[in-house]
Amino acid sequence: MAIKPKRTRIEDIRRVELVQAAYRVFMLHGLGGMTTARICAEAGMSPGILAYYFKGKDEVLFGMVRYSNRVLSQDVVAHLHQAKTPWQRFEAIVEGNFPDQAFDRNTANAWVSVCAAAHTNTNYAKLQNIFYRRLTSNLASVFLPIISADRFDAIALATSVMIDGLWLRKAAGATITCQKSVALVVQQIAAQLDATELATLQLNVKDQQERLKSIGSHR
Amino acid sequence: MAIKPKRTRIEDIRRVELVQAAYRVFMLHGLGGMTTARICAEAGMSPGILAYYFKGKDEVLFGMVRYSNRVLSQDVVAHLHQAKTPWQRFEAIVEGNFPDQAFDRNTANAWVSVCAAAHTNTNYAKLQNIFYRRLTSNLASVFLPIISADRFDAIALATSVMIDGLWLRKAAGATITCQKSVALVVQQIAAQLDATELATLQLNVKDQQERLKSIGSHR
DNA sequence: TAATATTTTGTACAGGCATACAATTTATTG
DNA sequence: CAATAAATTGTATGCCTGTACAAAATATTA
Repeated sequence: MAIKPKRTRIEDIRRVELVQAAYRVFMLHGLGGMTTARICAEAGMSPGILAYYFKGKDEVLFGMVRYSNRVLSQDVVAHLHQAKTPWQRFEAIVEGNFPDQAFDRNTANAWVSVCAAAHTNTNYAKLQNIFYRRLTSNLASVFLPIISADRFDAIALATSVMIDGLWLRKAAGATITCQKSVALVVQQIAAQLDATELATLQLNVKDQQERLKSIGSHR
Repeated sequence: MAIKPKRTRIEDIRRVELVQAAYRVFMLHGLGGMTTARICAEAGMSPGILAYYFKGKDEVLFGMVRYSNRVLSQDVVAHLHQAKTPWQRFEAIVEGNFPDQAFDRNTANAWVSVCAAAHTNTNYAKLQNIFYRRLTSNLASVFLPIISADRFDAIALATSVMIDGLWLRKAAGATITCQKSVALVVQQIAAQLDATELATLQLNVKDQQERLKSIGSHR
């Protein structure tokens, strides 16, 4: 046999366990406080086990980011499936980038830390590109059919920039809910389109007014 | 005499030199690679000198962030002084947050690193609050006279969030110029206001159309 | 110049880190 | 039940870090 017939599965299990433990440590202690010893302790294993299943710490980190990225993208498609109109698809994309369970300060800080580390670590930069490309691709499916490429570029950039900015503020400790974040982005983009465009996308005016309420009056 | 009559100035000089050296190391090696030894070497001094002028590494870091923050705020007031109309004041505020000389990937990465570190370091969090408060205060001087507090909150949040997001994208390696960044923010906020409001702020329509060109068509 | 204060140096120390690895335990197979 | 392979442990090692500090060099003062 050229390939091993029944590959041991414990290896895959341990890898996932360690990656998830790394994720938890990351959330708790940040990128700087994430040591191999802590990761292994969090996973309930011996400190040396990491070297057995991974080539090094970087490999765990990379696995971790890929893991949480996949979770996020799954959330987006889950939202997308429930959308009926184009505008609901847009809202679903935005909502998918502010998951209720995950939009907290620790997660935000983790994400920002990765952005910071992307400067020196090529793997992170790659993952970021994948992330932005997917977001742009999703947005294109909504907007490109009805507006020019130039205006789409502006809208896509504005959307992604606001998403990033809101996560950054969350990391800085700002008290922003995901509802408010979604409302801000959606309302902001809606203002960029004229009445006929909004009609084409089948924007529900009532829903929109509902959203507006959740942005202001937070002082 | 209760107070020393002529305090030695060399102390202040060395402090500034070390802070600036720290800044350069920060730009070059990131927050993680910024060691005391490197800072001293960059300043052309002995590795032990840091402990003589500062209580510890954190004090240097804090001084560094305060230093670069002051530079940024000076840029804003410089722009503000040249503004004649309210809308030009708004543009000046935004422009001040994207200084031509400083809007590069390294600086962006430094700023993002600080945001990430603010999670564990209280000093950084304080500096961030000061930064956001000043931005909001500047924006208030433009918008609060003509719109409701609720709408102002939304506009201020959108503005600051876009600024942060653009810096984050810059840190991620995106090829965005400061012109384009300013154009995006200004155009985005302009779309939030109706014609009479824009007239009150004395928006020059021609300038605005000029800006629009620099946003799109970057593929 | 002599004496004193200030500034700078180089090194040494203690602690945390990632990683490597021999020893031990646990599972698998003939 | 051996005997062999796989999985896990605990520890040791070497590197890098921030910081402390005594010694040396330089400046200041009397």
